[in-house]
Amino acid sequence: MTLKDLARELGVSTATVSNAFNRPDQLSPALRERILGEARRLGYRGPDAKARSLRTGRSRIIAVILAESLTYSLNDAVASELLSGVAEVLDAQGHTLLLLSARQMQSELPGAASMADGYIVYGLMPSQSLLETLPTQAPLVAVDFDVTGRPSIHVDDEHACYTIARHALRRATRRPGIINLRLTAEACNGPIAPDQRLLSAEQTITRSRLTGFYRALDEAGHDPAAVPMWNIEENTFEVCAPVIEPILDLPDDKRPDLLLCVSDRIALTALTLAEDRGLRIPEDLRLTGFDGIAEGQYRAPRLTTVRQDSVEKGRMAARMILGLTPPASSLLSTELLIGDSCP
Amino acid sequence: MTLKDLARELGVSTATVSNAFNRPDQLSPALRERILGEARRLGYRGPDAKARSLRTGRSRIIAVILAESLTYSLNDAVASELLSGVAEVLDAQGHTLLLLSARQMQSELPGAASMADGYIVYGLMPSQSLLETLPTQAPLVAVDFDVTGRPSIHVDDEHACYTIARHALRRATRRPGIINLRLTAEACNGPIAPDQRLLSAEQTITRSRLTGFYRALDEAGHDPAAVPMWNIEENTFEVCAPVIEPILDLPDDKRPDLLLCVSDRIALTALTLAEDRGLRIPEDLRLTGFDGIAEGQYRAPRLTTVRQDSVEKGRMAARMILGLTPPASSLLSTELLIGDSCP
DNA sequence: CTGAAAGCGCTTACAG
DNA sequence: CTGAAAGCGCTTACAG
Repeated sequence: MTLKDLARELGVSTATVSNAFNRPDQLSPALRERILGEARRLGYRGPDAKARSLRTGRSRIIAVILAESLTYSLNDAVASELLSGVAEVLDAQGHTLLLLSARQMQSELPGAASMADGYIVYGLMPSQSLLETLPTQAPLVAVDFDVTGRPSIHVDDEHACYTIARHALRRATRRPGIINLRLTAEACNGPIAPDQRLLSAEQTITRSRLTGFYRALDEAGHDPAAVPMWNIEENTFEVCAPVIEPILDLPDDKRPDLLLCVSDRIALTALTLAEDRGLRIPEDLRLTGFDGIAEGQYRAPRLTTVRQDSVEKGRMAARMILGLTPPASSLLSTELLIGDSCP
Repeated sequence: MTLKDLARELGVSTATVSNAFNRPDQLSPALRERILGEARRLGYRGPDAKARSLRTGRSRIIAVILAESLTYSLNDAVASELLSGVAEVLDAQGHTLLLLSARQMQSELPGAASMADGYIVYGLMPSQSLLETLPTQAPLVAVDFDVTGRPSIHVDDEHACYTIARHALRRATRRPGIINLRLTAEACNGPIAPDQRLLSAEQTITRSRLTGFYRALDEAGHDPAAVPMWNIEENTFEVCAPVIEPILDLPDDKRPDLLLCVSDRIALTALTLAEDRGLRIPEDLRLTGFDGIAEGQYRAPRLTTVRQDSVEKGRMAARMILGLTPPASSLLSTELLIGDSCP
């Protein structure tokens, strides 16, 4: 049953039926009621979305492209919050959310991806070729990295990390250490060698976080270049644990007494592993995170961290993509949460 | 730039260009190469997905309809795992995932939802009217509830809960209690009164879980009808906590010494709150969960629970929707994980 | 307020 | 192996 069938059935033109569904002001309320009533009676569920999208050029679909695999992103609290924010705005505007992973679109867009009316790209900077496969006219917003000529949404990573490190360094600290995430140009899950090449601040947010840590360390009289650093490839317990275990297993006089972690996931993994080993938190080891996820706050000891509002990031991106807000890069502020892991 | 433009440019018919992209066997490799090369050169990115979907009737989009809000589902470990499994299969088949919430489609399908080639409906049974708005010819798979005439995917909830309760009741238990989820017909966040109406096993999986608990309780010499029960409306810390706090705050001789919880989230909330109160686990209170989420296993004390493979549930649903597997209801088995919360 | 007609960009039998 | 043509189901200026 198509719109045309319905029009024939009712003895009106297809334009009138279309207007009944899309432009109530274009026909009399009485006629509109008759058309809608008859449609219901005959089981016509309204204009076909595929045909409508071809005709109007708009699909009412917004795609979110996640840098990581969907499996990772869906299980990551921060990415999930971002998606919540996006979904909230899209729902309210009658749009729907298509989920894509940059991992699966190395060469070409899968099936329906090119149908989207706009793209929100989240996480690490994807390859240039991926960005080129996207329709050029479609709006695009980058979240947590930059694409030249396109608006991007960030939190104040550097300032946040400066603030939390300064807080941590108020207490006497002998051996600070930094655990990074996706910071090195080449894959590296373990200690970062001094000569290792790092991604730029445009490519990864953790570079700015490191800059913030360095500024606070420098001010506190530590030589940043002498502070040991580790890198983690994926923000999960399984990938974090093998990097963190050897750190915690160092002898008492070598083990860091402060670990500045660029994510809550890293800090929580360190916390769990430290507890397993009977280390006292914060006496033997102080830990800071980043993100402010629930899991770090609804536990004892509570995590000292920086809260970023990922839901709001998602909302902003969605509003921009839908044109509710003019496209413009913006920087959200964060909030220091002082918990028990680093009082 | 359209397929037609490209055909004109090359001096071939549109059919040939279409075949170059879709049916390599229908033209000579040389011509195909020329067409694809020229397309790249001229910036033609391949056939338009909207037009193709209208023409072929298939969009290569599969919709997952989540009973709960997207915000909740995206932050729930179990739902996220299911989505991972779905996404994994869809990706491999060149399909994409559209995310919908039953909450937002009470009356009508939003924008592009009707475009999907198939529907995976997850969680609580949605209203009949919602199911009626879906295209009748499109395949549909229900996960964790039943829709008459459609295949459904379940885990062996009853057997799993019988098993874990039997394990727990091996130790002397004076005052068992059960904390349920979305079990009552009317909203209820607190104690369940004896006369309260419960949802049926077709509507909510927790009814089958309760049946399993009851069987083990009965076998262990407890009168199930005398076991106190609570219901929780949403599987989050914030909603669980106000129900659990009063339970833990009961005097020592009234407080349950075993809490059978129908989800890990509930059990973990109880665990955290019990730790806050200085209760010893498992000496003062034993706790069991359901799901086997990472958060319950990567902590001390480790949660005693039943692991269900939600990723596999998602994969099965996706395979069925894509026709890789014949549509048939199935029941996945679970695994008892004995942790420290109820040794 | 209503209707006839063009056309969105493709794919696919079908004829050659 | 290639091409001319129909048509997927709509929406939208435009004419009346």
